[in-house]
Amino acid sequence: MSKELANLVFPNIDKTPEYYEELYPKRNLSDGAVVTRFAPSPTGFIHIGSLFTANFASRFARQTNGVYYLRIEDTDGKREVEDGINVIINGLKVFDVKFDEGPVDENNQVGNYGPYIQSQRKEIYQAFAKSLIEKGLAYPCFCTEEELDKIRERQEKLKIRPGYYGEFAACRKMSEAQMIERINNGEKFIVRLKSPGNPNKKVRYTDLIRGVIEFPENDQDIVIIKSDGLPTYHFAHAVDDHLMRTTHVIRGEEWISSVPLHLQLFEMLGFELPTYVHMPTIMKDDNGSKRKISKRKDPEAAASYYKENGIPKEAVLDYLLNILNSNYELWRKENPKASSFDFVISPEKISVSGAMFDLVKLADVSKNTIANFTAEEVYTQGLEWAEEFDKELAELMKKYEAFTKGILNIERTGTKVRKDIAKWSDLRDNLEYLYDEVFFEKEHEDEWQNVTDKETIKAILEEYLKVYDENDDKDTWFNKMKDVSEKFGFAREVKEYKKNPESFKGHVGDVSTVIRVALTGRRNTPDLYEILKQLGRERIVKRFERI
RNA sequence: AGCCAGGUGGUCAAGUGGUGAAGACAUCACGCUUUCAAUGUGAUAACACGAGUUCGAUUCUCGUUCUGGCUACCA
Repeated sequence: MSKELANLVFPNIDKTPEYYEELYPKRNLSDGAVVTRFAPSPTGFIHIGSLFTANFASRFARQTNGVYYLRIEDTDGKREVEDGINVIINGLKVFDVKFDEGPVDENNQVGNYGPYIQSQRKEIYQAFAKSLIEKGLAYPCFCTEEELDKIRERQEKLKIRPGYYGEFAACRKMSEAQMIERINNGEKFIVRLKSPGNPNKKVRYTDLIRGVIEFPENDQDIVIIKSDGLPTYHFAHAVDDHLMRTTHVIRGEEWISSVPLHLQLFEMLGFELPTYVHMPTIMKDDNGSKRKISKRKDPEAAASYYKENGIPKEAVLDYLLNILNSNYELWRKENPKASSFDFVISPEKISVSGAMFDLVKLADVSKNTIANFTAEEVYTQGLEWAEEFDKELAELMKKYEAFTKGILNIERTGTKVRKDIAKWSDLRDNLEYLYDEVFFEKEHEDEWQNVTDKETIKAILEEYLKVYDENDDKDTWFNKMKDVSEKFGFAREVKEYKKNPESFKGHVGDVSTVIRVALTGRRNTPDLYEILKQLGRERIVKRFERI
């Protein structure tokens, strides 16, 4: 009898679960190898939390010699976005997340367990749903939206658990003959699970991160096949992760409460259970309160934000790894230049509670990352960013390539490296005043400090030009600076000045400042000696002359 | 409202039945320095609350509270 019903519900399905079991055999992998996946909806957006999870999952698979694959969960037409798949693939590639199997672009997929796009797996889900109906474990439901609303209202009034279960599951109680009749009458339906659960009983499962968790059994007759013939997330999860032979289901924390349902589904389908790993949610500090970082309110929720703002991927990954395993920070300190892939992740050390995403800390991580780059690397990566996001700067960097590299190399070698670049967008402020185009053509105010009298300034600059020699080493150079200071009534040493402030007009620092400001328009710059050297005599004279 | 999970400085966090309760970021001070940055030294600052078990609880148990997640023909 159930067979008749099943055939009526899915008249075009002739494959059986056994067929698919054979088609997708168990994977031949070494001991401890983890098979896991990234399973996003193609919404045209990669959330930082997804990147966090994907970054962990891909590394976890990699460090166990396992498999990491991409599966597109496009069973909800409403959410879909054009080019969604490419956004995902390219967006993750930026962060070194790569897949062993799955779609590689819009039209092509690799791997033996495909298709990896759920909308292309319709018959597979239906074959499993059909077999469930045959076994009397699922049934067609004819309830309309209005009827479901009514049930919900009634439940709200009675202040009981909402949902389609027990006495509220009207279609569950219908006779098969009646179901068959209604289908033959052309009535619309969806397919529901006939849940055998008893909410007074508990189920337990062990989460790799959280340990043992106990829940009431699921008794909801949830929808498994929607009216468009596509499966719901839950059903697709069970079928796909089984058939694709996933060993570890790594996903966001928001799925924890569906686990009892998933356990039930796996059991009813006769599937072996995967290990569940529920990742903590990344949070955001919103005026003192904590909330999930949100796509709508927080630009930093998008993985693409970091590229746009010029934060190197290494920094983002370091920060994410930091949240993942707190011992990463120490490891990074000991191995400043190593690839982050050399770090071994311990899944059990992942913290259970969601971390607040701290952009300030990220900036610090990023400063250290960039401090480890050579001037050449800073130039290359900075230029790559500028080409896309700051064209004007890119042009200048290219026009003065050697000069720019020279500047970027200031205080970059040796043990105490300058750390004033946290993101490529800082580069403009670091460089622009040294380019003549900007210095002379863009308005800026000279930030004179203690010495503001124009005549004195002019005199100092004139005198300085007389003694300046590009070939001087730093000591000689600074001694000359002191000579000039003395000549104009400034102390040679700061300490000297501090002892007797009345006997001097100021100290050598004030004189240096005059030169610094005349040259750069700023009070604060990197090492003046180096800057002079990079500018060269011609530019120096030109800049002095303007005063 | 119900179910589930989690609360160690402002943030990320280590850790324990007896500790001066690590470390990093942030903040502040001082030192070095021609400015800034860097760096060095130091400082501020935490076991959510209440009971119970115990000689002793931040750690174990229970309750309270706060926070987060879920309660769709969305994922």
